[in-house]
Amino acid sequence: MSATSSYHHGDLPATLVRSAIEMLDEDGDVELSLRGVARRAGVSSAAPYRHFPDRTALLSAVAAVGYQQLMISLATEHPEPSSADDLADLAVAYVDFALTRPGLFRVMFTEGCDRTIPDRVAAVEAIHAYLGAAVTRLMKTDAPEAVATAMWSLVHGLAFLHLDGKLDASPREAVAARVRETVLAMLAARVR
Amino acid sequence: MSATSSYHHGDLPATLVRSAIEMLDEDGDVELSLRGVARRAGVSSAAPYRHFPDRTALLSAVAAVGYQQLMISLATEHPEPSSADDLADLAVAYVDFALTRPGLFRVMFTEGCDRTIPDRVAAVEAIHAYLGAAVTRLMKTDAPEAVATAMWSLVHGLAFLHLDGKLDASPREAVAARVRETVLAMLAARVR
DNA sequence: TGTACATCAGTGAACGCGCGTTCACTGATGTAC
DNA sequence: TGTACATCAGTGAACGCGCGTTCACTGATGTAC
Repeated sequence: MSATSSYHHGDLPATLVRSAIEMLDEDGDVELSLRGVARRAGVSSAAPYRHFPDRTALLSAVAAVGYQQLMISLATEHPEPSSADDLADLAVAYVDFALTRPGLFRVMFTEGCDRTIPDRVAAVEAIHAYLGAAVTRLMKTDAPEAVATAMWSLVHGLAFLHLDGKLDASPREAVAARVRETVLAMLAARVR
Repeated sequence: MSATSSYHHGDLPATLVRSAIEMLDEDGDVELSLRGVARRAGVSSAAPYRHFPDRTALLSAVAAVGYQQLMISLATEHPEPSSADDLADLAVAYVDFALTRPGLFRVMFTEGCDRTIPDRVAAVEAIHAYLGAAVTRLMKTDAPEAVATAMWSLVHGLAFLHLDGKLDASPREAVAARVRETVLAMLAARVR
């Protein structure tokens, strides 16, 4: 475990994941390559194969950490959201996460990862459940599950539309204001 | 213009775009390459450069066609949506487009394309305006713009969450039912 | 406590690949006279 | 109508690149006796 032991690394898997996330956070548009991550971690390009069967497996590990961090961002904002304003805050936090860490967000949500990995499924369910609880606490509906899905889709759509430049995405506070306005308007709207 | 003239092609730009879309529709997960598209079009890999300055430009042209086709899908469904059910139909059409043509949908909506291309901006505005008109016709709100954005985000989020396997995506009719339910539940829900 | 040995976690060189792009070229087309 | 020539739209070979992955290897570690 001494600093001199460059051979047995200590915890290469964690180091690789951390390096990958640093790279994503420094340049939101990189296409992560195994070789690049290994380089960043200061290790040969074959080394990761001791711990991950292939590139996809590493990306999945990265995504898993991303989900944790997203959940932390949301739950820190409002452990128990209980008003329309709280819900709007949550939406802002979600979109902010996406715009602040676009690389990580894309790895978490875009193709190329095995859908059957239990960690990922659990993470996704955690998000859904968290929103579900908020909706149950907060809204009058006889389909709380469906409304939770709708709320998630709403914030997720806002995140991606901003990320992909379909809605104007600058500056950051303007986006926050717009997200808040959008969510509150949706909550207040009525079918004629 | 005769079939024998393999040299002067007739309309290579259009052929390239068509080939690209065919490839996307056949395998939703391809990463389109200039070379691949040229190969498919039966032309050397340098030929596209007569018409597109680089790969991105070709992708932009593909995206532009995609937007047109999406708008057609929506407008064909309901030129003037005028009830909650109509709106739900629209949502189903949007998600269906995404799931039926995932490759094209991703090219349209994912990074890598210049946001300043007028065609793209116009296409995006067309979608927004179409939804805006529907919302104005159909909902009681003092922020119709915001509600239109919310509706778009909602369907867009549904599309991507299904596409990326965060919501169960099979079979197709089940997805349609779920989308319909989600949208209607959102429209019916009230803040407590 | 010391030694032999199995195992683990790295190295670094090499593989084959497909890519975007450039370049000098040539065949086809259309226009001026 | 026929010819010379400029221009246009292709070709095909080559460039350099970074990638994922494999392989035979070796240095470090820990365990059995």
